[in-house]
Amino acid sequence: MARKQGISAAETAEKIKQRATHLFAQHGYEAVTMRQIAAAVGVMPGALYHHFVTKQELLACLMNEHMQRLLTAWKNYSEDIHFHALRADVQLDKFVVFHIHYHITLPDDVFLSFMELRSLDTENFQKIEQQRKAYEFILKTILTDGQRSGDMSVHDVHVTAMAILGMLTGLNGWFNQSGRLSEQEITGCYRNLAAQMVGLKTETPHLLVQTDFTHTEEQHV
Amino acid sequence: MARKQGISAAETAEKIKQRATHLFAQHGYEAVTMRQIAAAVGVMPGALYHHFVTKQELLACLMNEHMQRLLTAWKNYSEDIHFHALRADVQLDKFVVFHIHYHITLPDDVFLSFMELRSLDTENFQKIEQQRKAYEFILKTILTDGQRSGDMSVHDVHVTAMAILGMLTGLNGWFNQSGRLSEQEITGCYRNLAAQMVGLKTETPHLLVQTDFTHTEEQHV
DNA sequence: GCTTTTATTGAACAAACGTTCAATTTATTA
DNA sequence: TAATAAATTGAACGTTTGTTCAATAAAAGC
Repeated sequence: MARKQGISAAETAEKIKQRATHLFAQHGYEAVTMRQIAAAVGVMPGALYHHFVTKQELLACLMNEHMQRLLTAWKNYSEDIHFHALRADVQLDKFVVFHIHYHITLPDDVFLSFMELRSLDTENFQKIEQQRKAYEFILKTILTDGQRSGDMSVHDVHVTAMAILGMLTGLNGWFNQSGRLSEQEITGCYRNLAAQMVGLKTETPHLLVQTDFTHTEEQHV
Repeated sequence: MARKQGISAAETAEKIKQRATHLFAQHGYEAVTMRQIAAAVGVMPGALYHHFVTKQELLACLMNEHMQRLLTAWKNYSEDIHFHALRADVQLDKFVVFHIHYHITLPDDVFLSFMELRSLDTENFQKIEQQRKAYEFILKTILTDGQRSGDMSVHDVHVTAMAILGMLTGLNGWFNQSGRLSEQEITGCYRNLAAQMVGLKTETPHLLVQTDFTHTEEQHV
């Protein structure tokens, strides 16, 4: 037995990335062996090295591609909604909706990129860290604008940005697709929370407001 | 060479816990070897097994003791301040101050217990998870009380609790003792943010207000 | 002071690790 | 159709892993 029928290198590489992402997210980078990944893909361990030079390079690839996708997704979304023409308070709301939806859609990728930064060697870490900072910068810019225009009450941009991102990213730790609350309901809660954190009034809860990104329905407590 | 001079088992065990906590927090449970821990303690690898049956039991011990300490610290603190006699909005404020101070004081323990839940086997996981739930329950009770009394505006107790805890716990990811902001300043920011999240007015910022809480002793202003 | 207990060493164990590579089969090119 | 390139196997490599244990030295008990 050697080369398999009807399967290209691109297909196998993609499958490796999928399964490795899931396994790394579930058990951690160090706890997962190349043999486990190979078994999940359905190949012998040696075959993995035709697609990735080392285990470390595989991890770096996964995290890099995730950050690229995230930043590209934001670029496309923000262009679609004419982000830069919006008021800061609306910008924040859009950012929250985007963030939650993206993170709920790709939980494994998000969890991996959040948890395994320390498993990267120096060179790879710096690259990912740079991309992470770029994402943080989006939120910080929104908060700075809101602060300057007086629309928001932001005492410290950095702390507030970290607080909001912490709140949002923590969602991945407990959200369950089959849980009590739907993505829409939770998104509604978080939109209100984020707005209140920067001193915006939310007398009409955002729970009932529609957006381009999700479609929410009226919900009673 | 065999037994060392002037060193008791309790001392060595304590040193093992200290160094293991730091190493596990820094590199992750799976990435740290028993030989690394032994080297950090200053003993041969075999000596570790006189104090802990397995590597897994060592991890479980660290996480269990941390949760015990956390819950005990809260018990003592809440009794000292007559927590149950306070209004819900003040209770929340006290909880935030306690949480941040405790988590900044013991960053390695906190980080470990947050990150390595997945490295525990089923039995150990359930025990730690139970303790974690007990801690969450403190915050949820505060929010439920505030909701009932009408002092707070809480749409969903569970989501709000998770959001606040996510915000607070995320702090450990970026806080730096030698950074731009002091613990006091950051605590002030987070107290305001938490209050605003539940619809409390913070016209007089908590930023410069001192509290009577410290981990080991009590101060009265 | 003699005996027992306690804590540690140092060497060893089998198992599992990431990784390599010649052989082999399929796909592509000429 | 023949020659070349690409993808995978299966076995093996040297390390490193968590863990064990008889030997041994210090401490504690009598």
